Amino acid sequence: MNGKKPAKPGRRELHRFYRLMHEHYGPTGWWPGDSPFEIAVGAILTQNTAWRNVEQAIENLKRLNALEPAVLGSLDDAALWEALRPSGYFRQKAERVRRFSRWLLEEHGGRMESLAALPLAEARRQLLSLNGIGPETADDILLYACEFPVFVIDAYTRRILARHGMPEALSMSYEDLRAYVESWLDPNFSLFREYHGLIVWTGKDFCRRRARCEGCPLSVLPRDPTQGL
DNA sequence: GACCAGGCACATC
DNA sequence: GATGTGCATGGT
Repeated sequence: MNGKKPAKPGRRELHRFYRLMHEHYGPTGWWPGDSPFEIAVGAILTQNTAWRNVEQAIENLKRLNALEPAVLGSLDDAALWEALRPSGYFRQKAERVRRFSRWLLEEHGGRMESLAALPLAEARRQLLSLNGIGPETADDILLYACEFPVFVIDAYTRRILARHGMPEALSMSYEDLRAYVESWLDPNFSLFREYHGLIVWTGKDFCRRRARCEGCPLSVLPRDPTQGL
């Protein structure tokens, strides 16, 4: 790390972040999941929760053959709570995944492809109208399950941008920050998917509260140590 | 035992 | 619009 103050990231810097992370990690293959529906359920379960804990809940659902809308939507509280317990907030999340499953059945015949066939703005509007699906969860679903070119903003994205020339990334609204990043990148869903995957991996390794920055693929860049985490 | 993790809805000011 | 709070488990 040299002493230069980082410039506010634009097109050049955002592409450099991507290149550095990709050189370090290679393709991440994120998001894991055997089906678009599984990805959508995982997006809800990972809200404010470590992915490790989500994996156990997903495994429990697989054992119940509940990773399809009709089954998941009709599980009773006791069964669903037990399955989701490892991922935390299990009462809330049970209600959220059940509501999502029933909605998908009623409005889209249980088919994620039907959601993906809508115009992006309409698909996003529908997801955001559901209780328990906010902007980040909606964009996870749109990008990873429906393959729309939306750039997902999460806590790691904010921390990384804050440390590299954009301290306001911590306080900007979700929509403003998403629009900012997207304005500098080609709307390519493969790029967005891999970019966010790389952010998640970098974030897990280097952007958690206790994490050290040594070895971070972005540590060759000028960095503001007072910003982010 | 405290602190933290890839949010979201709701109440209140 | 900004800020605070509840939701809950498992790892460090």
